[in-house]
Amino acid sequence: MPLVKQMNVIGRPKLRTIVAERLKTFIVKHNLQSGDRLPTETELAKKFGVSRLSLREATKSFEFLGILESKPGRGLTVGSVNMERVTEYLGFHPALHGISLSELIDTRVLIETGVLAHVSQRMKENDVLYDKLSTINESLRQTRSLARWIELDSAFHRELICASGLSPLMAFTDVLAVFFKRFRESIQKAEWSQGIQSHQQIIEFLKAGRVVDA
Amino acid sequence: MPLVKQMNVIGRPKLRTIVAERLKTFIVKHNLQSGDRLPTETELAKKFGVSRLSLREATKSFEFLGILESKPGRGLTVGSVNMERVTEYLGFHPALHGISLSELIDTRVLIETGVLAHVSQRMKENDVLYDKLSTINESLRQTRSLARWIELDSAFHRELICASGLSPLMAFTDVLAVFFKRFRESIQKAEWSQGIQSHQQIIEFLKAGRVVDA
DNA sequence: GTAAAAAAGATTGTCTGATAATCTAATGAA
DNA sequence: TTCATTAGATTATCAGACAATCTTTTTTAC
Repeated sequence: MPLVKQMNVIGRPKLRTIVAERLKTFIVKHNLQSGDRLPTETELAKKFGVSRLSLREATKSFEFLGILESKPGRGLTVGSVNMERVTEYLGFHPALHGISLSELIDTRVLIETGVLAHVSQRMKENDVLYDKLSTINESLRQTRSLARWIELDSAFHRELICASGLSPLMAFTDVLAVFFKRFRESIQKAEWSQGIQSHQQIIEFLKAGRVVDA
Repeated sequence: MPLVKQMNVIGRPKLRTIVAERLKTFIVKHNLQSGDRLPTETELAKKFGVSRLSLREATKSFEFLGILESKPGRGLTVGSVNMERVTEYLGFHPALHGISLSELIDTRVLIETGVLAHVSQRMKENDVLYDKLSTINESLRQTRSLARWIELDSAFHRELICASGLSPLMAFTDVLAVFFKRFRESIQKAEWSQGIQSHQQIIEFLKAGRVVDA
């Protein structure tokens, strides 16, 4: 009869949590970059004082996010985060299902409107930006497949953000793109031409430097 | 001498990847909501035809994102995604380290500028928003600790975005906040009062409905 | 009879050890 | 040298076991 059974009111942190934290500081301390190699699982487990299994629970979580990569025979390497991958799994979560289409559109408009000033600025110094956007829009005009259209439209918006040079927004756009996927199928064909026209208009305004109009 | 050793040119997908995919569809198919319970690890493993270990590699990854929760004696339940948690681990990644402070600031200004119109709109219908922001800014004025200041400043920006009603931006702001943390320590005290003043100015303009000035 | 305490059962947490699959590097042959 | 082969290292996956923890049931005390 265990009178005073060992209890844990606070809730002892799981080993994998501790390991994840230590892994994080390890990468930061050693200033590891994408492609750099880490010690083997066995070595890391020994270093952290846990079993190989517990270590793996942490590394596998990191791998899921793209922070790490692992291959048999090679070992662990630092990866590069794949936002699309992450959001694919975050996006399906019930808690994030409630976002309305209008909210998404408002958000995108907000961002792209703000971005235009930056893009215009950079276009003055670099004609390639204009060509890139035009090329994509031309492809959009010619395509007949809905799937292809969606793909190209995403590329257009992505390129627009990219042209602004604000890299944090890039990651965010990828997230938005995932949410938009859920709604894209319901878009009417009628909106196609309209979309293309407004794209072209934006481009021309940008070239002319008339930010406000765009 | 293995003449024709079994090989895998394409690269067989890892079991955990397959399991993750099947877990995802399982949750969607059954329309599970936050708090709902899943079968036990053993049952799921059997269902998917893998060992308990392989199943755990998938569930632990989900748990890391907050999609699932697990407790001994209770089992697996659907959780609620914690964006802050995710970004804490995404944010430290080397690939995202190279972002400059000016880029971050530009991004934040861009977003908050765009947000103001929405906030102004909603303020007309709801006075509470004004009070909330004012309260935070008042606390900011009185605080002397740098750590506390950073915390409150984050709260202010967060509340501002929240007031816009655009939930996708909320998640993004959390990401930005993580990046800003790296720079906050270097902020001079001189900028304190300036920050508070501009905050107050923004609030007043919003109350007056003069979006352009803000 | 009710409420608290204790026990029993179920479930995840963690460890150990072993084998298969895969990649890298050393070795040897043409 | 250059290519094929072999050997070594490392992750991938499995099985079984026990501990820790939570839930439910049973027992006990009043």
